[in-house]
Amino acid sequence: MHPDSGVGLPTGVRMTPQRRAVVAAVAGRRRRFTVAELHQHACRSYPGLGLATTYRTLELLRDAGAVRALAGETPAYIRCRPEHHHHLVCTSCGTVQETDLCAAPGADELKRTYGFSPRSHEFEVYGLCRRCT
Amino acid sequence: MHPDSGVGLPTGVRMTPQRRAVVAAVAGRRRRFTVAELHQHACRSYPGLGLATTYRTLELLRDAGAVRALAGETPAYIRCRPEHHHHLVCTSCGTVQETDLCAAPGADELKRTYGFSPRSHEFEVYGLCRRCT
DNA sequence: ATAACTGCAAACGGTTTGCAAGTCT
DNA sequence: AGACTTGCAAACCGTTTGCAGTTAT
Repeated sequence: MHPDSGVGLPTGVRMTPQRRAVVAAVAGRRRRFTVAELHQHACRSYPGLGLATTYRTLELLRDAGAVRALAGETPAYIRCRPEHHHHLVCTSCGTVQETDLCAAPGADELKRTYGFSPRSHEFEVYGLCRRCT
Repeated sequence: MHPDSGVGLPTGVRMTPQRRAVVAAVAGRRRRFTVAELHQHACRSYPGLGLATTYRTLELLRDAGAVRALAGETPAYIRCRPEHHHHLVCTSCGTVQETDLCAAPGADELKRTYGFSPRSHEFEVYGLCRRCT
């Protein structure tokens, strides 16, 4: 069996050294990062990596739920797990913590009060992490 | 007393026909709108209005809390009241409703569980409004 | 063999900015 | 006079795309 098969790559999608470099760079980031930053990091393990390739790989990761765009701010990403969750973003050091806490108004309540049928929501908390407090 | 004084304009900021046109256009929008759309509408009451002026006026309105950028999607705005609130965005017709219902986990809980001190948060619900359901 | 991927450079779309002219106070 | 505002066009920035050449399967 081929080493890269079965790791969840959609069929037709190939693993290349460039993508490995981007994926590794994402895995190493603990904080919010811009595409330019990610590209720089990935270039260390794969010099000459194209910016467009970084964008294209990031798109794959986004589709896979391994990375998420941060709402409301200058374009930035964070790596994360694919399940439903939200983020605690430190405005001082950029650290992002995931949390399951979510008191989203219930579908029934929204329906009753506003006639609104919720499908999804975006939620991010900004503040100071433990170390920056 | 001058008619435009006391309406909340920061000192040094002047009310002009161009700004009036933009403000009126904003007031007329019940849905999410792009800057280009707003500009088109404002141009009806003030032909020749510059796009840059629309952007500059929108910035004032944003600072005043009369308008808010919508998170997570293609750049769009909604007019709204300045107090703390969130939005129910219909993905079908673009209608936006404001709601006081808030999903924010309590500051004490975040502090206790994550050592995180929340300062602000972004929250938007996407789904279908009454008429589109 | 062939479908997928890459780097490059050009194109893009939204937004901002510098500037000279105009306007309000 | 002096501060503020405007329209225009150019500049900007992050992102996407077309393409000819390369590579994984």
